[in-house]
Amino acid sequence: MMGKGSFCDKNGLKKGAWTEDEDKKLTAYITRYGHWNWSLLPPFAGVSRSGKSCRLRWMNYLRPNMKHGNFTEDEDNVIISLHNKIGNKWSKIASKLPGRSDNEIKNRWNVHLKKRVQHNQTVSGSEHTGTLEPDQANLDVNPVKETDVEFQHEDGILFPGVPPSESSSSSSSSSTELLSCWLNGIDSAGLRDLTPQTFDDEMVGDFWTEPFLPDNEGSIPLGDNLWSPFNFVNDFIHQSSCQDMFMTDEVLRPTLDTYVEDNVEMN
DNA sequence: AATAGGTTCAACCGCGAGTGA
DNA sequence: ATCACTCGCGGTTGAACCTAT
Repeated sequence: MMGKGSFCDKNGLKKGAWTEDEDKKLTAYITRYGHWNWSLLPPFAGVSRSGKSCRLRWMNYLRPNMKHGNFTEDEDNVIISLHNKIGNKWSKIASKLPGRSDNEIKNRWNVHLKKRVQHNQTVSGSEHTGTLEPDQANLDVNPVKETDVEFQHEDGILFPGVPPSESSSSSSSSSTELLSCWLNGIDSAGLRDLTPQTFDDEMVGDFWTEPFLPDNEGSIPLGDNLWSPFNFVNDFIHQSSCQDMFMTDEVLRPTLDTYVEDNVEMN
């Protein structure tokens, strides 16, 4: 379903529904470079949005392996079960359901499951306790027992096929970490999460050590003004002749800020 | 066919936690 | 201790869609 129509606020930042073009730009950018700093990222990615809006769009919709569409009975049962235990902790519930965002789960609860649970409680309350309604009975056949959820896989996920690190590793890396990784050719587990399988096949050589070249023939459309932190790094190294310099926060932060100011056209 | 009212869900907003200077 | 900043969470909003009349 389409969301709200888009418009610009007083700062010239777009709000409202995301366009396909914006989605492509953001996806292309984050897929290649990760979300090193949400507040600085939008101009690099070529979108006139707030960092907050970009983060939300990515987390709720554009992330790899996101499921869109109907919830399965199992997913519903997991949500009900977890909500019963921990309440409105949507992000925690989402961490147990790979491919579902906290926003999606929150909506699912508010629109469907809350009513269902309330109805079940009303019905079961009017009968003798201990009798399960059909929906309630489903909870029992749910392969995931409540006790599993909290105590057996505190930081894990409930469904097979996705490594336990996925849900937590999507948190942001600092610009320094990411840039240091690039400079050192490190392919950390956290950064690898940002490169989905669908794009792996297109990569030639090591993504994190190969210099960035616009890939106009690939399936990932890159915006004309897609700015790369690689440009910054390359320019910085070239300008300061400091290839061997250890990239500390003190070095990177102010310089990155200056680079953004000088090279990125704020809309 | 028109439209009023209800429903859905993407996106926004405000706040608190965490971190670093 | 304080300030500034980013990130992430949970509640709320409102446009698009659906359904009943």
